[in-house]
Amino acid sequence: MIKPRSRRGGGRPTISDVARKAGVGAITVSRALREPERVSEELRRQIHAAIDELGYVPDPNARALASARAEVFGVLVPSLTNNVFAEVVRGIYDSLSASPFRIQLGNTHYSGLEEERLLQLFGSQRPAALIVAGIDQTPTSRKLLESAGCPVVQVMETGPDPVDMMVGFSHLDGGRTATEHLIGAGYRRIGFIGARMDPRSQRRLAGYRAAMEAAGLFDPRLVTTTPVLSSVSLGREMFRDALAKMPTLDGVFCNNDDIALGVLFECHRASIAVPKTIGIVGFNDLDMMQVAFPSITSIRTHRYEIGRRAVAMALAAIAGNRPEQRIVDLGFELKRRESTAR
Amino acid sequence: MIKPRSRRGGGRPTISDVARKAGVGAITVSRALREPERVSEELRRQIHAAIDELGYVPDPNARALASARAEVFGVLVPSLTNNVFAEVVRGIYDSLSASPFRIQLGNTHYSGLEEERLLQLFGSQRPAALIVAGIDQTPTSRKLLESAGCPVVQVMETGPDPVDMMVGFSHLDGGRTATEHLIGAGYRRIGFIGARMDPRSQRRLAGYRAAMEAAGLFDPRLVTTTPVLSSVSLGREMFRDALAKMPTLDGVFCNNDDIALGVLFECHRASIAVPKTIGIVGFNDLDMMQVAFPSITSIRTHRYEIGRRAVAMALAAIAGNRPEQRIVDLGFELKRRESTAR
DNA sequence: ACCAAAGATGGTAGCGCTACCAAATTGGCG
DNA sequence: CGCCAATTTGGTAGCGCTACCATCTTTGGT
Repeated sequence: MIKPRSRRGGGRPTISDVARKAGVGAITVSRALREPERVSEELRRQIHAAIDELGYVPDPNARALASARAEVFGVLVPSLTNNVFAEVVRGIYDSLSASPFRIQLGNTHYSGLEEERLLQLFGSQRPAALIVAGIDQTPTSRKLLESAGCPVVQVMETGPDPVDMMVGFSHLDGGRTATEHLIGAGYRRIGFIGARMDPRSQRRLAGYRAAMEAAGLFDPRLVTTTPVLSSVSLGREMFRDALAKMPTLDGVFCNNDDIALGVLFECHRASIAVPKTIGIVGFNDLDMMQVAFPSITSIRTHRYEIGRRAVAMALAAIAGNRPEQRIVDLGFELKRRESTAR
Repeated sequence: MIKPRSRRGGGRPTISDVARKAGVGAITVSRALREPERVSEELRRQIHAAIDELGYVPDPNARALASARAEVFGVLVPSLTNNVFAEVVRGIYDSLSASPFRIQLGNTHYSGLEEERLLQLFGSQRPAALIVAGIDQTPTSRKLLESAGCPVVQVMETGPDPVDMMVGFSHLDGGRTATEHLIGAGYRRIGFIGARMDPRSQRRLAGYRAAMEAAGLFDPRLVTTTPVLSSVSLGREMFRDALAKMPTLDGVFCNNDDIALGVLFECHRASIAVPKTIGIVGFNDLDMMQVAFPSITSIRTHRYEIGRRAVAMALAAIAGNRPEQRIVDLGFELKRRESTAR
């Protein structure tokens, strides 16, 4: 005798329950949900009535197993607390909230190994798309991405060799623009202060260096970096170090806004006039930059928009019309403020 | 003739491939992975060798379908960019990264309706546990949580009536402590400035009010609130409003640190002496509070630890030993700094 | 009126895994 | 030395859904 296993799922209604109640085949219910246009209006109404009555919610696991494709976007970022990535992620969530896609978020902690592990893990779920931060994947990660069998969007940066698609901007140009602005404002002994020197920060530094060298101002002693995670207090400390090393400093381009804020506070504390004695430029243009006193010049980046755009491109690719422009440069904007208005 | 469907999964090895290669039954492979102690060491070695050689990764969807339980933690927070929740989430991720559990993160945007929708969605995945921010779920959400059939941890706050478990602290006590500190420091016309008045902020306000009334200092005109999302620039604006409304203000307790920072910057801009003319207290004690000039007194909360603790409790409950202490109060700490050192 | 093409619906057979039970093996003890 | 319990392994039958194909209409052209 065949005894059906007592409903493991705790009695939640299944697609067959709906089918029975609506007087149709299970497959028709499935179709009514996924390709409504292929089912007559009449049946569609009956089916939806049955769904409402039973409170049926499709099981995403069964769906993924049967269709060999999960309605999941895998998203990999190096940090959850860094405001910049938080905004990218927010853009992704907002763009996906009305879609059937779920999000699988991974935190790589800026580690290539961790990225490989998570990519491996995410791959086992057969995601509908992958969004990863950065363009400096390890060879293993890159291979994993290439063989993922789904659209891949690399975000935050642009570069010459996308795995599939890219949305971001040039950090090198950003660093150069920031530095050229300081030079143009009359600053000469301009330092670079950078925490958490990930590849993006490295490229900002390269931009700084290019601008300084072009102006004949570069001096390696002007550069202060650390691999430590960025924070406002770290910005303060690093600025003190930089000043100790190079007392004639008259400007700083900071890796990011947290560092810039730390520098500003230290200037207040040490009674160093901003922008008169020292000019400060940040990166990302967080809300607080325009409120600070004096307000801080920064490179505005379009984080939220990057998230939205990445999803839009992935969605288009899933729908079959891969955007012809595979690399999207959203640029940046120099926000001139009091901290460099000499 | 039965023609096996061409491997939908794109040829990834399955558990049977591993079993064949290791010369054992599929079920033994399954066991070797989930309950290794029930499999002889001999076979375990062979199986793992086969797994490594084939590069086998279990399909979580198939696993979830067969076992009616997904290795997923559902996590619901009201905001992804608010640093406070970002830290809770980070604590959760860090605690879970070495476990087989994945995380399904949902953003409710402070909306009860959105919370219900996400809970419904998450429920359909049969998560191993649910972690939700706050204790003010709608009746529908509450019912959804109670019938989730898995451990549930409400985080960020404590309260009398947990769905299952709770980790947090008393926002009312926090608000009271902050306000009493200002009163103790000699401030009298102490304002409350609060953005994004979610239930937690409401309770901080209640604590403020209790302290002010106890000292005979309460005046409704001292309270300035808005439902708008909190930001540093908003803090600045609200402080200006508060000052316009009540020019004799000599202190402010801010809803959170962003607001407090906005207040500080406006004081700089308007040449209002801190702490002499105005005392400032924030809430959460973000890193920048101790770096600010003057440094800002704040209520330090243990966000990261809340995330870790919530996971620990859920994990214990899953393992069958539900912690006897179902409500964990992690408290807070008043950090006295220059902004109230009159 | 007839037939091909297009549209709507259903049946069957898995997707990859694990719950449940059965069978085989081992060991301890009277 | 046999018997029962404990331990180790395997077989079978689904979990809830969808891909694939078959079947049954309907439509329109000649």
